[in-house]
Amino acid sequence: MSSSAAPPSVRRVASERIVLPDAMATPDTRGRILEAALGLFAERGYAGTSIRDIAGAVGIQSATLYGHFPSKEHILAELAQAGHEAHRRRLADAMAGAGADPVDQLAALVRAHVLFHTEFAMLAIVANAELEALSPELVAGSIRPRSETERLFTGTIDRGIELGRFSTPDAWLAAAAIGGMGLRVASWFGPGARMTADAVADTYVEFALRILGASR
Amino acid sequence: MSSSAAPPSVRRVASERIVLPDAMATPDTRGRILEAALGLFAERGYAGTSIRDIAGAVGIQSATLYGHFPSKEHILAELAQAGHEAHRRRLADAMAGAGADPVDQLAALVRAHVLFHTEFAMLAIVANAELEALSPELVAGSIRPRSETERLFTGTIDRGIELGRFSTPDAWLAAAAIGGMGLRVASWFGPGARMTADAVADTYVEFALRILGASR
Amino acid sequence: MSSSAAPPSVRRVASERIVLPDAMATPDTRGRILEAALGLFAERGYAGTSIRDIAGAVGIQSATLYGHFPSKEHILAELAQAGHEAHRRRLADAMAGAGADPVDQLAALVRAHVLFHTEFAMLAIVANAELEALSPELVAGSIRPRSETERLFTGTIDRGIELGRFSTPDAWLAAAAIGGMGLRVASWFGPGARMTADAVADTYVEFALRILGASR
Amino acid sequence: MSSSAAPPSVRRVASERIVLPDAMATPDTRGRILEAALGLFAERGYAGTSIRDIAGAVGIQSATLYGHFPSKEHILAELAQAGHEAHRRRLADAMAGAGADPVDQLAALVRAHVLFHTEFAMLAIVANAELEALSPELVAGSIRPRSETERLFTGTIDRGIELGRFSTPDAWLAAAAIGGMGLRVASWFGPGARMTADAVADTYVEFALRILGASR
DNA sequence: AATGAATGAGAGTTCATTCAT
DNA sequence: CATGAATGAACTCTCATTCAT
Repeated sequence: MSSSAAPPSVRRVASERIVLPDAMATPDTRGRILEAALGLFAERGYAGTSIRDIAGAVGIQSATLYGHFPSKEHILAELAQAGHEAHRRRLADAMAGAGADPVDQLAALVRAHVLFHTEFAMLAIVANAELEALSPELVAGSIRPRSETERLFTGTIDRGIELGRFSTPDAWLAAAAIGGMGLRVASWFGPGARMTADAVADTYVEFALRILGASR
Repeated sequence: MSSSAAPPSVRRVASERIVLPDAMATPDTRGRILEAALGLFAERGYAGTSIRDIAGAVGIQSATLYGHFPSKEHILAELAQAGHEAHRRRLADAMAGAGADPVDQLAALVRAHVLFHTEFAMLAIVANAELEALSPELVAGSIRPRSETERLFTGTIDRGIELGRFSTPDAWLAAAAIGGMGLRVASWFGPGARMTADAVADTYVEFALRILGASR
Repeated sequence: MSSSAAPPSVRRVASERIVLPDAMATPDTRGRILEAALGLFAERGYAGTSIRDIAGAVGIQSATLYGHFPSKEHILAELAQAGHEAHRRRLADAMAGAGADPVDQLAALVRAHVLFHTEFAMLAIVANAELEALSPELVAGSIRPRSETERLFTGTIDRGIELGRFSTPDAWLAAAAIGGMGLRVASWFGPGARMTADAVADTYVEFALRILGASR
Repeated sequence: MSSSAAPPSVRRVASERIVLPDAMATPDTRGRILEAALGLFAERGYAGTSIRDIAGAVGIQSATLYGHFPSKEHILAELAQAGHEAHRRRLADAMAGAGADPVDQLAALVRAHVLFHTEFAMLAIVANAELEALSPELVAGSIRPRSETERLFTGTIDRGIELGRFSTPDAWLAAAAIGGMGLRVASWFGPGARMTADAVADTYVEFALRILGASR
């Protein structure tokens, strides 16, 4: 079903760099399994990747995988949770360093959001597109940080509106739009992009502030 | 690999309506296969759906499928092409009825773009998320209309900039952002949404015009 | 784990004839699967027999098995149920043709019991030794006829005692002893036996009546 | 294949006590391996038990097993041989203390036979039901004591017939029946039994003497 | 147009066993 | 003595697909 070697003519992710959060990026077998799985899941999807594909990419037997993870699903769960957790932490750190002005905060959030999706493009794709393959128990670890991340966005926008710094037809829709446009960056940003990640982030911050009618 | 009956805790698409373009939505077996496949591909992904799953949803034997389609891949190819083609046509029709002003044109495009993603949510998800599973020959039919759709957006934006109606840091990025936020609507818009598709479309038009700094 | 070709030095069953109840002994693929499975389960046990062993003995691919049975366990369940059901029917028929005297009835039961274990030695071994491998749902079909068979024995013995025809220290133990000695016949009766099945049956009837202290 | 945790609805052995012959029941790792293996083999069978199941029950790694036994098969071989050897010794000791009368000797043999199957139920099940899993070299250690045990029974019966103390249609069949009914005790005797092991033994002695038409 | 039976390949997972530490 | 990591083979079962009917 999977495993076909022919290069797909349409890619799910333009980036070619497999980037794991620091804590996971260990040089031991476990880390190499996560790395290989991330690259394959991002390229072919979870269901389209076999346990033997992963093992082959690592250079081990498929049975060896089971000494490190109890199932294929657990590998995905760990990647997805790490992705959502790293995303959450990035945004939380950005907020923490942004002062009290909702405009500054929102700008910092969008910047962090976009940069995360350029830097961890594969992780973002996998964490978002493959969650439905996880059982309720295993998906919980991803849902938690994801919900908190959403609250960071909506909370900041709500506060900005209360303080009269934002003016937008619908706060929730604005959050959805800003989130959605940033998420999409993970699909197309890659080595062929004509601009740096920083430039993309700066521009998306401008877009977001315009969507929110920010008064500066 | 697929076939699990337990309700997934995270859905790929909030909509529960399986909607095919009119031309495909025939009551014969062929149409019912496409309908069933669309629902399953949207829910579990192409690789996560078996030919038996589709046949089971239609109420036929899997062998019967091969009297209507030469392969599983051809079913996806037909759905993807129809999705991209219907999308292109919607945008082209919107343009055609929008007069000569790039602001009006862009508004019409965004409106049509968003409405398409609310109305054909499953088709949009499948056509966008599963393209990489298609071989180069079969993906071509989807690439063509998709490219034309992109040109509608970028062409209109470029013209608006030339005419001084738009003011935006980066035309391509603006198109990517507007496209991305609209695409994402297909994931969350559904029966639980607190607003009508029209209201979403109106608001996203406003967002898009803000992103473009449209002078009205 | 299984599949080793070396002939075991100790056999679970001396008989070399694979005998299915008439209703199952069809010449189609389904019947041939049951026949092959019976022979292998009797020889190597259920857990010691692989699905490929069975398929190989039939001369088909292992995948083909799944067109006829939903799982390996279902094959065992069908064999076990058929074994217990055939056993029950043999004893019930014997009772029906035995008149009203508990002595005659018990003699008929033991005769049928022993003859069943000589004729269907493999089925008896499998139905008795491998029941614990079946899940609660699948084992139910075997438990039912087995319980009824037990009642035939204990009921007849109890009635014989009431009527003063039997005299035995413990009715339940007598039933267990008579059942156990007959069951064991399936293990050793085979082509090398120095006596006919009929002769064994006659002798075991005599043993049983002695155990019961039958007054003749 | 094994390892399922759901309680089986049909048990191979009613007893819940794992009892090893004194010489094997050491508190060191080797003894604990034998103990765990006995319990698992009795419950799920040899082929249905994995080396990891045994290690898990002991609380060690499966690799550690290989410091004590050269293979899984050797564990079974040791248990089986110990079972047959203990059985043989019990019967031999019984004979030694029984005087010269074949009736007394046979009674002592049956008593010992039954008591062994109540006391060492698991060992008896394993030693009898799993012999066919052993290679010719490893099975030899079990065959030897088993043959001698058989000779104790048949020799005593033959002598009793010669001396006119027994009167039975077929000596060999009588031995098979007596052996078979005792063997079966290991399957059903357990904590739920409504009688003591002694009572069972006494009754089975009576049954055996009746089968043999013993003149007392 | 539809089917039931069959297939070869491959899915995820477990097997008994080895070995360096 | 015990382990954690690794292995190659085998496990049950599902895959997309074919074909005669």
